[in-house]
Amino acid sequence: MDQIEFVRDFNRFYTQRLGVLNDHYLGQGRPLGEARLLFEIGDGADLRELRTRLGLDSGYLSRLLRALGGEGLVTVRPHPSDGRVRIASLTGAGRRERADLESRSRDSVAALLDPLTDGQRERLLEAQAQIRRLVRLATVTVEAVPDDAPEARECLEAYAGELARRFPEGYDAAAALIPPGALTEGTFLVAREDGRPVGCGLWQGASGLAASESAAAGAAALRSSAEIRHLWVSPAVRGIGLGRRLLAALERDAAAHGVTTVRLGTHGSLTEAIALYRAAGYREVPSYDSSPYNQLAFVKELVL
Amino acid sequence: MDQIEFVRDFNRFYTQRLGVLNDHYLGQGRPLGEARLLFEIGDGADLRELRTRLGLDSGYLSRLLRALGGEGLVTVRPHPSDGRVRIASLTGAGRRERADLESRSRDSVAALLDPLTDGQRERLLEAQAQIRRLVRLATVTVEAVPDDAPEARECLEAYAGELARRFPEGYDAAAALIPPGALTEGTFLVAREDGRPVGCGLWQGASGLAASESAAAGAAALRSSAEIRHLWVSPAVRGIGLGRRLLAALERDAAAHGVTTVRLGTHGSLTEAIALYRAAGYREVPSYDSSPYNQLAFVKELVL
DNA sequence: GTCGATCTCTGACTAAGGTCAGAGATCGTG
DNA sequence: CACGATCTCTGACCTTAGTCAGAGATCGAC
Repeated sequence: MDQIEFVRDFNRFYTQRLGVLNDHYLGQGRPLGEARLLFEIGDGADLRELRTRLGLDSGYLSRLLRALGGEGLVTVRPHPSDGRVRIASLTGAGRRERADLESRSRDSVAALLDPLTDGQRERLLEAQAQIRRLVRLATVTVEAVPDDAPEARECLEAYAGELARRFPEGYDAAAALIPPGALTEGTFLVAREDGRPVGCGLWQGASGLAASESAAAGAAALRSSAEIRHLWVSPAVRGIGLGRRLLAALERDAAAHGVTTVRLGTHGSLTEAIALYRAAGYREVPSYDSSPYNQLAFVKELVL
Repeated sequence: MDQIEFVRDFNRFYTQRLGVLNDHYLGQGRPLGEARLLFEIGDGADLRELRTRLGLDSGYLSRLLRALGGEGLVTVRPHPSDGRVRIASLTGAGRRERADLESRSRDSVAALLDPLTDGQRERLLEAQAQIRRLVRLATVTVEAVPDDAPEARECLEAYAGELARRFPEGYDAAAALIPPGALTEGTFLVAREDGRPVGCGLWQGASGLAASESAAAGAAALRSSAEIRHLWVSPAVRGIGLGRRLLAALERDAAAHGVTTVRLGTHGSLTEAIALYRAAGYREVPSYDSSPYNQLAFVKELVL
């Protein structure tokens, strides 16, 4: 595939150019590990936290701190209430060194932007923003989990909290959210970025539909109809297209389980969600249940 | 400046994501130095060339080759005509190893692209192409050199060769090109990418103008009028906006030397150049000289 | 106060990546 | 063929970036 070669080539090009810039401006005698540490210490941080944030071995961190301490850039003092924990903080010289690194890094970028016109700079930033959105979207993982998994409940809690803030009438989570363990026929998907849950959604088969409908429908209809619920995307990753990806993943998963028609209800105030459903090929139908939160209803026929 | 912070943030983000991908897929027991060497050897390369291409110390290269040789991936044999030089080439196993690395690298990119829709992939590639163009443009250096400097003549030779191919009537370089050393009032600019000359252009003050004009004009007019000539951009970097940058640099330099009006002539077949001049604020005027190559003429008033 | 858990530090060790000073072979030129 | 230049190789050495196994101090719970 040609696209792959293009992306590889871009990666080589960009890292090489970046490397040249960094070597030129930044590589002024300070090893990378020490430089990262100077940034992360900030205005004081305990070693345990530094270790996890930078992913360092405790021995290695200890040695790095000793080296920086020997140069008079960092001091380490015990935690006031926990004698095991130690806290690192920058001295005046350390802050100056950090500011120096910072300004060298800024200079290298300023030198890059300098020859460009205002319009070219804007286009560069817009292209970078575009790549960021797409690469974030591409590296988010989507995975099925039990509906009572901790990540699932964490997402639903955030989802409910947000709806409670957005709906003028509030949101009654106890009544409207799917209870843990209730999803017997269907799939709960969780989206993760760097391991942290940042979105969710579920489809629920016939057994979870309103009693009147499941009674009216035959066995075939039971298998072929499902409802998508609780589609949520964390504000931290909104705007990168994750809602669309989750929705498509739910549809694929449902279709693989024999579902041919999905429906969903939503609130009139969730305009982005409504736009998403329309763009994804859903058509509006009369509302199918009496929940005050499902003011609008949409249906889509799945094609395998 | 906010833009600088944005770019720094993008660089951190992109290198981090890239690093994760590479570590995951590529870092399978082969150190980076050896992997790069396997790629660069290709179908045989002499050590001197490898050293300069990869920027390695001769001792280090020797050791790397010995390590790869010990694994049966590389053989080294003397150069047929120069006994000092040695040539490295891949064995069958070496070629397999390289293909393996190659395919792992492709896999990592394929995994990145996989979750995206066709439209998203296209937007990603377009944004990468945009960044490449702009970063190349920004990292090209533009610098004044004497008009008889080797790089200057190299550019003019390429320029003349190209015009000779493009003009139906051919191009008489001996008559039309500025002779070495003739540029006494003016500046010759050379654009370089990674040290290689990739573009040029010059402005030439009154003393170089046609005799009739310099005679007619007073001393003030002599200083305030100049001609831009021999603006050329190598095909290798065409389309990134270098012509515009060179033109702007020439105008800035001329203005700094007291020039208030620049004019230039061009050939009717150079449509991109004509478009560039119009976009840069030049207006067409009647042709000012009888050269068969200056069928069209443009003028621009410089504002300081 | 005892005991297991937690946190930091030290010493020993490793791999990767790289530098430097010659030694030895070969080449081109006078 | 002598001599300086060129090319490669070897040995010695270095920094960065880790990993691992305890030792020692401290904490919270019992």
